Amino acid sequence: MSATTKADAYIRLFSRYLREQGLPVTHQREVVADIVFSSGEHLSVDDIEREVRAAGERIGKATIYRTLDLLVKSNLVGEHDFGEGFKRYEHRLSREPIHEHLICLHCGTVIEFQDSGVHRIEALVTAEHGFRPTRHKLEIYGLCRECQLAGIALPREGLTCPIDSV
Amino acid sequence: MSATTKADAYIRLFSRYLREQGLPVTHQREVVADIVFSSGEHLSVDDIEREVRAAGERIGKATIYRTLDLLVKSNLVGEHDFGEGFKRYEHRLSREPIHEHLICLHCGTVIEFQDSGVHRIEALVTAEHGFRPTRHKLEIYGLCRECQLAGIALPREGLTCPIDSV
DNA sequence: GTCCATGCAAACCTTTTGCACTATA
DNA sequence: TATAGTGCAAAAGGTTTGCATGGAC
Repeated sequence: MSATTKADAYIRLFSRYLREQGLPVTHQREVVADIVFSSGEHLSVDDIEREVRAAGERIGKATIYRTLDLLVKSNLVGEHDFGEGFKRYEHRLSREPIHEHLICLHCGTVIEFQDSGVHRIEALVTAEHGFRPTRHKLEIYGLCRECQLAGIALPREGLTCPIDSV
Repeated sequence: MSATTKADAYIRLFSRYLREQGLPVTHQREVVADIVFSSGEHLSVDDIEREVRAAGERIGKATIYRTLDLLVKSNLVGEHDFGEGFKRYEHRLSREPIHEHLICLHCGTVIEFQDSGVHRIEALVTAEHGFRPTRHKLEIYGLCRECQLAGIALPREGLTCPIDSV
């Protein structure tokens, strides 16, 4: 359980949220929050469980899930689904709170990037469809530089250009 | 089991794909393909199962899953996960094969829209990160016009503006 | 002291798999 | 006739829930 001053500040923020909601601040919640806030990665529940054990703590999986729910509700943590069959969590306390993801289909690396283009698109759909956006998800899947250099090629399957062949 | 000429053509396309792969064209595969190609919706496996029964057919759930795998592999059908805990499928045979989704957080309606902005973003990340995109997913969650007019408001939870409050 | 959280195990839900049987080519 | 598909049920895997116990306030 690392304890940078930054992570500490975020844990205090989470504690404040819990108190605001009238919920107890428990040791388990602090441990899970510390792990998530101290990491720059997109953590799976398994990752978190492993770090809990590495820190010499014993916290049930259900408690981890329940704490993650609270962290997500508090808006301090974001939940992601990169199509792996399980979810990943990352804290939102970087200087770039809103960012998009590049996901390498070969090695699974996740690269974060920022682009204001989505805001333009959001403004557009508001105008065109009367839709009021609250959040969005932009994920670009492909091959990262390293995998390209390693000569990896993604298999092409299926019919190509189905429309033309009708 | 509807049978517009359009859906028929698509089923033939799927049959061609199966033959190309040396796989048998079975009745079950044709029925599932017909349902997916005849629908303009984003169908869940449950939806498909229901339509199978409505058509007087009896097809096991496993076969539906296995056929959907083939449809996705053929590139004729797209798989989506809107965070509901299960997947949805839609055929890719509209005149706008690549499109993004607006998902209403209240009523669940899915609106499709097109925007070339993502291509600009993809070109950008290729230049900046050496990433080679193959596909992307842009989903914007919020309130559709109807729900706004109905006076629906999404609850604001969590700490607001966490960064400033550190 | 009250209320909520925790831990464990069981339940849940979607999706996948094993296997005996059937249908395609 | 050989090969692959189908249906059923069981398994798998991530996530949720019920309940008795323990901890926060």
